[in-house]
Amino acid sequence: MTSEPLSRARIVAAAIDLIEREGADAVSMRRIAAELGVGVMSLYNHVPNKDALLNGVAEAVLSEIEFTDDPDAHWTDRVRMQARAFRQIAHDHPRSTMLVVSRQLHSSAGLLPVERALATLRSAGFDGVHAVRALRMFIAFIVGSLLREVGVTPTFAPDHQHMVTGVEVDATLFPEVSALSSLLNRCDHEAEFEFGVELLIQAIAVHPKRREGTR
Amino acid sequence: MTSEPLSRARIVAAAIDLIEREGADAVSMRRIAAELGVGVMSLYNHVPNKDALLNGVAEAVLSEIEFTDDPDAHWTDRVRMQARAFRQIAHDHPRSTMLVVSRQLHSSAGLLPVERALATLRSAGFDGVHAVRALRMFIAFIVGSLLREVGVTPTFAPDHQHMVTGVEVDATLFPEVSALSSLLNRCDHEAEFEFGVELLIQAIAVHPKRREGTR
DNA sequence: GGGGGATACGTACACCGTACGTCCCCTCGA
DNA sequence: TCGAGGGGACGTACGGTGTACGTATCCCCC
Repeated sequence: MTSEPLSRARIVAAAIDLIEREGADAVSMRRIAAELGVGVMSLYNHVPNKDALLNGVAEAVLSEIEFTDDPDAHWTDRVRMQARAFRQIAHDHPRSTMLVVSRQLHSSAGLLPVERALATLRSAGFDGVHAVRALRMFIAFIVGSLLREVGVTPTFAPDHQHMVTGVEVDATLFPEVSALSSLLNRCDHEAEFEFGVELLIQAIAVHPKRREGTR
Repeated sequence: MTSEPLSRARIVAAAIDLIEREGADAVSMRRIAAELGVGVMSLYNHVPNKDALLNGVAEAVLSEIEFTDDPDAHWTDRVRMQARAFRQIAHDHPRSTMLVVSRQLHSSAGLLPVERALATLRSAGFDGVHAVRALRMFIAFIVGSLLREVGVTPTFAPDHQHMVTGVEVDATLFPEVSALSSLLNRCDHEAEFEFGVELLIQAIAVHPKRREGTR
């Protein structure tokens, strides 16, 4: 009747589906089991515990992003492409993004993007120290950007809710926030992201590549 | 006997203490009540629900950081100072950092740093659009950096646990990760942060300040 | 045919957030 | 001085959570 024979992959898929439909808080073993039309404890035949299941979710989402890396392209284009591939996560699985970002993945799914990024940077002439530094810089920026995009972190409007209802929270205490509130309210995530990536690429390209740390 | 008369502030303080001692997962209304030597439901006389309590925690931690802003200093120094002030959160309250970063605070505690940053950037000659852009860039970087520092996000070792036990996860699949594993394993958070801040300041200082977006 | 391993599932336990009702004490008006 | 009223402390209870454990069923291989 239920056709498919229940598997880790099906469980993870159901979890992702549930998260995207109702948010991460809606995820419970009972709920997932119900979603699959299955007893709660049956899940534990395929997944050791909830934590591992969530790791599976993060891994699956991360594996889904498509890196179309062209080794012959200029390194700046390759970096751009890799950064954009990451942003796809926020687009394809907004409510799972927090999970992907906050779980340490030591599997190949987690290591592959790192490997690619390092290879790209090395091929651009960065030595190990500078390649790792640049990688960390990009990751920090990307993580922060994605969290803003999916609404974990604020865009810094003086309260979106209040704006709609017309309440002005500002007063004379926050003149700048008040004056720029129309700019703070809107946020073109793609434009912001592209701006940041460009800024970082340019800044890093200019940097001396083999000298010791600047600080 | 128990002296102090129980208040929102005392509850929030107990929550922060508990989080820093045992992690965010250890926080429960029952646990906090026990910590204060008080009945569980007594908490609800001072806090509407757990969510609001966690907002209170985020707000309290955020309010604790000290901005020593010198309006006469060069704007680059002011930006540096403000960025470092944020990093203090990760230092003073590592296990609460995720909470601070992930909760939308529409109170003055949340708006004050934004106001300061915008004022600084405006005084440096940035127009509204560029000031907001720069602010968002910095916030994304800082959020990403703090999450790495407190261990939410990985530093990208090929598994710290495995390194200790001597298991080499690499193989020929991840040559770069493998070759740079000693660099990836270590992470001087302060140095990385300072490097990033410097890079961003320099990149932004060079940028045209009144032209439209570059993209 | 029979034994054994993988799978499905029910029950049970400890814990969670919190709605509700009760009790006590402190304060204020008469 | 007394009575009423209100606010804080707290116990109980309900519906939810993750998962340990025991059991029943199926299929495959000897």
